[in-house]
Amino acid sequence: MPSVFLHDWNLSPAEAIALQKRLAGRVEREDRLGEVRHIAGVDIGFEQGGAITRAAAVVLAWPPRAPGAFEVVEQVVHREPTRMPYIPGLLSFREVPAALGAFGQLSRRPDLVMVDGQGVAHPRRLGVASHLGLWLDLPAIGVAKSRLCGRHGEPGPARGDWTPLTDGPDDEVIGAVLRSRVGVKPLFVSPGHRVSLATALRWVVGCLGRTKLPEPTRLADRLASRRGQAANFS
DNA sequence: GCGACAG
DNA sequence: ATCTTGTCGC
Repeated sequence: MPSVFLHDWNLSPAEAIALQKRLAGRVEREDRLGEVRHIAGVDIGFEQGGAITRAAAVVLAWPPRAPGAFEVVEQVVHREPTRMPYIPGLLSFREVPAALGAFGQLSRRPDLVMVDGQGVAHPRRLGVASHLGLWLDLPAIGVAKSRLCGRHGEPGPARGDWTPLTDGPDDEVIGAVLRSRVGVKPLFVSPGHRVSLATALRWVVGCLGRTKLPEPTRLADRLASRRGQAANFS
């Protein structure tokens, strides 16, 4: 597993970075969503000490039956040999191939995708959520648990409070630091593809249940890391 | 040269 | 991300 090659392409890190710069120009940050009925959550986990990459995709129906109570329409898991080590800024080359494998197993094409990671809040404005959204040609939102780049203040204490995440000498707004739950470290939300920051925030807040992570990402995260599976024989 | 660094 | 027990809190 040479670290100098990425994804299915034979790319060196320098070439991968050049590719990110080119693809970033195709990322749309203006809203272009149709009617949303199915929202997919995507996340990646690992098995066997990292040798196997495990991608999970969960599809939830919108709107929820009650605030925070979503119906799981479909959920799939795709496993494959891990092809890349983790390199900050190049996460998509490690996770997108597996994520695409999971999407290939879905019987439906979701209307919106939430990814565990950054969207345009990335050094070259092409985080894993943007890369996947671009590849699938679907509206996508990045929901990360920590910061990759950018500056920000402390968001207010109430659920839904947020403060902009900025970067560069011109203080470009690349995302938002969102308080998804009282008393818990905030989330880093950013547009992945075909959505504005305001819309991204709207959907993330709308998908919040009782936990820090929005339901799509929380359920995918749980499935990817194999939690919530041993609880079948009560 | 010295930090920072999604998952 | 993952390795891991108990423990604090609602």
